[in-house]
Amino acid sequence: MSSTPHRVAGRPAKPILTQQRIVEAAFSLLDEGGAEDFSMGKLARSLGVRTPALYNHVDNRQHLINLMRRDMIRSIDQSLIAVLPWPEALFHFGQLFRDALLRVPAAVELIVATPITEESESGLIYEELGGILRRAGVAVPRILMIMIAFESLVVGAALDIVAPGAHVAVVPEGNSAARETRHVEVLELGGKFARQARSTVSEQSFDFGLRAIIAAVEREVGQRDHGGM
Amino acid sequence: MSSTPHRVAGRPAKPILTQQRIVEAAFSLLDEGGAEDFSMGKLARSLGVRTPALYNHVDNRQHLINLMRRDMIRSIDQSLIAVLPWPEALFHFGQLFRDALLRVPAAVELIVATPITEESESGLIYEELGGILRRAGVAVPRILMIMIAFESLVVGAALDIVAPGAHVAVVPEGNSAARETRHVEVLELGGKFARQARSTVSEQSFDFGLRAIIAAVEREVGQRDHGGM
DNA sequence: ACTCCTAAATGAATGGTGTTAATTATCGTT
DNA sequence: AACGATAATTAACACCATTCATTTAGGAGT
Repeated sequence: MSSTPHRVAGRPAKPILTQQRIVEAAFSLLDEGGAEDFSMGKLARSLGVRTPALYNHVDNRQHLINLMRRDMIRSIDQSLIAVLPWPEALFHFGQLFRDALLRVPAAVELIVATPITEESESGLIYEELGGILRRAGVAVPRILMIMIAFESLVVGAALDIVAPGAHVAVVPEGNSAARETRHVEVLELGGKFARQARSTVSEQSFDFGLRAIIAAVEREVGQRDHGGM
Repeated sequence: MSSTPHRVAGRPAKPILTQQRIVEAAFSLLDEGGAEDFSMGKLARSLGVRTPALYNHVDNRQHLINLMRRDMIRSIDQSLIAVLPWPEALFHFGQLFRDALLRVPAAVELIVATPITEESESGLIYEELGGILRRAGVAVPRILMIMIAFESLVVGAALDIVAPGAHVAVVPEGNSAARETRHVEVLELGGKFARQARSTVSEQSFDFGLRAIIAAVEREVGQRDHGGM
């Protein structure tokens, strides 16, 4: 896109770049070429511009990735959360969070591997989560801990879906011939189910984990409610 | 370490490098300088050797990182897993896994960001784990799903370890409009708590998630046992 | 003991990366 | 109209992973 007709040096008559345009182009580039092919140079090219031009609108690569993270987080629709009962709200929020991450799968790899900075506004997630847990009646000192457990699961699950088994350790997936032979026994266990619909398994396992955490929270507040106070 | 006394070209009299030596030096380098400072060049220097020498023992950077991953996974002691009752085994295993990750935090960052290859041997662990779940009486099609949920949590927790700044920097001064929503109070509390004992929170949240999943599995097999297979 | 293949180091070179500096042209303001 | 800030360019830098050609040593076979 965006031809490169040997534009002359100097400020252009009509503005070419915007921070937002850059962020959007970054998402597109990731979507097309995957995380492997992502670079400032390629990004600039896709915008019909030379690389250093980007640095007028973005501090550096890390900053850019955090801006992508911010966009992702902002894209989470929070309207339903306040009106749902807290267990459903928690489940719903988990789903939305994961879906937001999965909207641009290749971006997840980058985002996850890049240190978080202020402008990512990732605090929004904790505000929302914290609100739900507080509403559930979770003791204040426990809230942060549960939020992190929750987020760990969501992010981990997203990574698992994006690049199944491709990280810390492997759960057999079975589309690679080599892996198939090596993990026969385990695959045997999962059987045709695994081979047939790996992504479905990923989703189900995410739901499983989500419900497990919600149940644990329910037990916790239940105990506390019955116990004292 | 390992002086660089202008060694002359050609095969050395006594062997200098080994794949294992390289892997160990890689861990050290990561431990000292963090993932940011890790490069083949620095690694070579730390071994008193020129960069291309590494490539006689290691295919490339990705291969090396996968060797580190293998070492990390191998360091998990599985001897207790077979003898413990399955819920304890599961919890124990989760702990060991997390500890292995914590032993080399900087390496986790690399490992998570690098696609897996054959030599990681990470499947071995999950064969063990699958066996445990089957012995626990988990329905076969559910085993893979539970293992994936388990891994999601582990991966997510690993990422939490890697990027701990994420949660601390939640509520600075309310200069951003987006931040002044209605849940500030909770975060205020969480923020203080986080700053005070961050690593403890990470560990506790991991345990919480682990127990939540184990409890869910227990409920599942319990139901099945009562309900009648 | 000589020959020859292979293994393991070096040095030089390549193509890529993120980033900075200097230059130029245009916008918006005084 | 002058001028500083803005936003593009080109040029350059340091680094990085990797490859190639060269050099030296070990080991196997005669």
